[in-house]
Amino acid sequence: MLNIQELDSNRLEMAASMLKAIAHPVRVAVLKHLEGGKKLTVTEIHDLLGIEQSTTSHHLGILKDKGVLCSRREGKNTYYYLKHDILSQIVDCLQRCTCE
Amino acid sequence: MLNIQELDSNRLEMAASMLKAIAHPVRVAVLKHLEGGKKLTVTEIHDLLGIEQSTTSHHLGILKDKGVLCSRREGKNTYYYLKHDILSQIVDCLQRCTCE
DNA sequence: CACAAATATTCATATATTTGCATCTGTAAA
DNA sequence: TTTACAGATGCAAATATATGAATATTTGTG
Repeated sequence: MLNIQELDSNRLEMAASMLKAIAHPVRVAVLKHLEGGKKLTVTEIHDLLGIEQSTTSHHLGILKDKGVLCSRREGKNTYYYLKHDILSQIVDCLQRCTCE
Repeated sequence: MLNIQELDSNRLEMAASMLKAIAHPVRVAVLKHLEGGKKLTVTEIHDLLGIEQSTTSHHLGILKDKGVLCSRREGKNTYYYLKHDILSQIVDCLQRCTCE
């Protein structure tokens, strides 16, 4: 049985966990590339960012697992895209704050 | 739209580093308590969140170091407050996204 | 089926983070 | 100046995260 404090703490955990998923330079870059509803495959991201295929897949898995991205397989490719387009505002907001 | 500057690796590092500072349940909770320009002392936060004094101080130090909070000493107390009030929108945005 | 392409997973290593005790510094009051 | 309060810091153990090589899985093609 959950009380109010436990619910609050669950929501804090959820928010922090989503933020932690985004809080990595590679994953911020992924988000920026997916702004505006764009869908990209693992290979496209791996080429765009110049990182290993398996590293790319790990990062995308983290973002998907924490509810930041969704994926859809189409043939041999898996397209990744933002689950909530609003999330890209977070990055923009941060970049405004780090611009001074 | 994407441009090269927005994807610059220094900017990515900065944005990720600020996000990483926030991406912890305790620190999300701190941000929520400081919404709207409120200023709280280390002891007040330590009491509000029910965590150790030194742990509280460590977390506040991380937030200050990464440019999320500012602090001002007044006598024996040190007041912490948001550097950019807009940052509390990040937490609200996330909580909207984790509400489904 | 055999093969290649795209992606995911396993595993090991390196690195970073979290926590709190003990302690140190700074400040105010007696 | 002695004492107590408020906060910061050094340290160490536990835990978590990042990376990439090797390998496995899934899917399309011939």
